[in-house]
Amino acid sequence: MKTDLETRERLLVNAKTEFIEKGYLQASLRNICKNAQVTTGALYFFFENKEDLFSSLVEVPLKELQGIIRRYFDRERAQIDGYIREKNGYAVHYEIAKEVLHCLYQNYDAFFLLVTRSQGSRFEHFTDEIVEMMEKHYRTMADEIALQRESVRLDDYMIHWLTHTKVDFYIHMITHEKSEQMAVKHMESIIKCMAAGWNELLKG
Amino acid sequence: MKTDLETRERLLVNAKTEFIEKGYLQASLRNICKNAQVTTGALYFFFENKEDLFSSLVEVPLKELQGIIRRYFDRERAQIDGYIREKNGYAVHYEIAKEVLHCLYQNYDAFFLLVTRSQGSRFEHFTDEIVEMMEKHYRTMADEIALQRESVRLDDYMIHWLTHTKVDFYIHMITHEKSEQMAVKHMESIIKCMAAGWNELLKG
Amino acid sequence: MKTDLETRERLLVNAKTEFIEKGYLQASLRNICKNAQVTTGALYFFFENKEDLFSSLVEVPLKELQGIIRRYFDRERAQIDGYIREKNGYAVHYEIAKEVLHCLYQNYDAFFLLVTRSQGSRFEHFTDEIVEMMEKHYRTMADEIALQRESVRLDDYMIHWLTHTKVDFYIHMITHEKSEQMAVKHMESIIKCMAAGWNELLKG
Amino acid sequence: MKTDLETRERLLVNAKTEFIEKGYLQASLRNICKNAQVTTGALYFFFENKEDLFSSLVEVPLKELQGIIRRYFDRERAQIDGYIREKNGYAVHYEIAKEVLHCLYQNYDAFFLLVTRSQGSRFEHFTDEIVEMMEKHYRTMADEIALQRESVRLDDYMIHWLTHTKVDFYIHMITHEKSEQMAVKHMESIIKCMAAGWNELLKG
DNA sequence: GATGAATGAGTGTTCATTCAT
DNA sequence: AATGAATGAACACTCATTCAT
Repeated sequence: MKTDLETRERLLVNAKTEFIEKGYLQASLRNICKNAQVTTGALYFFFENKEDLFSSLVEVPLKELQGIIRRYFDRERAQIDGYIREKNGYAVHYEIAKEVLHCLYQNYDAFFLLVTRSQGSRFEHFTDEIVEMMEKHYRTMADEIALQRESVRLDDYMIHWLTHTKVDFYIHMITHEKSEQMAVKHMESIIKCMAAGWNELLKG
Repeated sequence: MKTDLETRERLLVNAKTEFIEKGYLQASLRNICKNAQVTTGALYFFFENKEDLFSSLVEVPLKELQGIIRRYFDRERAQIDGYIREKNGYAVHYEIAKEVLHCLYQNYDAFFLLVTRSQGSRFEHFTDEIVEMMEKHYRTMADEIALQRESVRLDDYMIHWLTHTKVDFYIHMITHEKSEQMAVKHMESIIKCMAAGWNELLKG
Repeated sequence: MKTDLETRERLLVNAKTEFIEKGYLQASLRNICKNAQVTTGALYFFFENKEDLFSSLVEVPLKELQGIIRRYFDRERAQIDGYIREKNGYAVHYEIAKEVLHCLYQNYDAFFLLVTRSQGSRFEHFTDEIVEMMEKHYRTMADEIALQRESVRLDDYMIHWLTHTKVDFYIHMITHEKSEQMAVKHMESIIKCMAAGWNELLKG
Repeated sequence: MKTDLETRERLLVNAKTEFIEKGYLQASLRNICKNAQVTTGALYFFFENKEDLFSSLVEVPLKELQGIIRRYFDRERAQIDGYIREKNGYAVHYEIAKEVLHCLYQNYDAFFLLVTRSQGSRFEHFTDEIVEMMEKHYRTMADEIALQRESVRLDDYMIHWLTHTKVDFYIHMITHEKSEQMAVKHMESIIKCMAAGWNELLKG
């Protein structure tokens, strides 16, 4: 049934299956090649090594996700005054979360690999990197808000934890919820829930 | 400097180091033995196999943690009426969280291994098991509360997610905060934050 | 002197030697590879595992032998009436025995391995299988003869033993007689001898 | 249940089980000791090594068997004239065969080990040794008979084969017939059968 | 584009045996 | 009479990777 796919594609398909089943470290290139019905040599024509093969499955979606986040953050910081004034709603949060979720579910397998099967590869700490990037943004934002509202400065650690929780939500979706639609629904509850938390904290 | 330790102890010490450095799968028994200055045969005198060696590092603390949680949960369910009435505070949550944190920090390495280095061993899904166990308890509790307060029934998924978030907090501590004292401090903020979330949800 | 042989062939040659010297279980793949001047990995390129390597030495001859026997038996049962009438001679027995011996001596080493060195492999009980197959045939034949001659029914056990003795003859040749010519000569005496035995038994 | 047995005895019992299950080479001393509930050191107090342990299970019965055969053979050669004259029967053959069978079945496990599980030990070729010893005797006897009857000299090979067949009968009993009584019954048929064979050959 | 062959280091595990105590 | 500890060599097997063709 895979006869029409080109070799590279066949390798990627089988690699994905193998990585999902066994994880990066336990995956066997031998096995991938056998299932793709090519020799190991062929694999090395298309990919530099095991890591490169894995990257080919996850790198583009990852870049895309990072792009989405970065664009939103840039915009948020640019329009920070408006952002603060607009007290009324979660609309802006919904919007970004929906787009992030969409990106995640459009590349479900890739993010599943990144989140649960990348141990041993250079993507091992990818969530940490995402968290770090988000954290910086939220630090800036929180400081700006505190400045304008003359409220208490949020603890570094709490910024970190709230960020982490946000990321954990996405991870949780990727690992527990197959349907994007359901994920969006959950997201709405959770944003409410988390917003309540933020506000509680901002009260000091 | 390790010359005074008995062989079994030396093996455990070096195993811990190796597992922490490389994870369960990548850890090399040969390496452990070399560092412990014994032959591989010696290792197999004290331990049945790789998994048994890993277990010897984590099983006791894990059992202890499960015991603590179970005892608290049993008590909570037994005194559920008092628990609900007592609206005023987080005291009861602090208490258990402090004991859990204490257990975690008393066995820091073991839980670090469990959380971050157990992939490939039979402890691979240990957090899932903990979450599952807690989830059941919270489901029961939430139902009872809803019954008495005549409030809305909490969504299964939200129960799951809130549980997950709680567990993620502990994981977060084990992976990011070396000091138990600091962890306790963070915990207090976070419980406040999470309680606000719960209440937001219970409002419906 | 082996430099011209291809690797696979060299491995088979050295495997044969090793298996003959030490038997299946004691044979060392390491040793085979060392003698064949390749690494162990090379062996696993050509053969799946130890058992596959052993099989590659014996399976084809074994199949051939089973084919020969089966063909003769089928023919014998097809022409059973003529077979019984023709009281006068051993000719038909000679014929098959000669072909079997020829097959055995054409693949001397393979059958030597099967008979004396297969303990621990899946060929361990190969003689039993051959005996079983022959036994069924002889049971059928003896019943038919008894029917036509109105003679006594041969004891199951005696059928089994006579079959066993026949097989033991071939085993005996493989383990004690290097020359096919001599084996054929012995065979003639032995068939006479065994025929006398059968007849004695059929007398009751 | 084995608590009353002394250690040495317990080791032997468990060694027998292990050797029967796995054969000499595959048997694990570790395993034997574990089942006997002693440490490996204990085994080496009672037995020199693996081979000595195996010997302790089979040597005495083997010596006994050899003694029986030797005594009969000595007697037969001493009374050779009477033996030849007495044409009428199998009585003398029955007598020895029965005693041999009795010895075999009195030490069933030991002979089972010798026949089917001794590969790799110094008893590996024990049947060959028995055959060789018997062969010499039959050579002498056949020559004497030929001399007195002025009949043809039996082929060396046929002597060998007939001996082999005789031994194979005993092996066959040990491997296929649990009951001594049945074995004796089979033996009677087979002696008749084999005698017919001998006579056919002596006719030339 | 891809094959077939091969490397060399590595894996966890098992073994019979030894010996001080 | 027996233990507990340890050795050291061996085992079958797997791995990612290389490269001439």
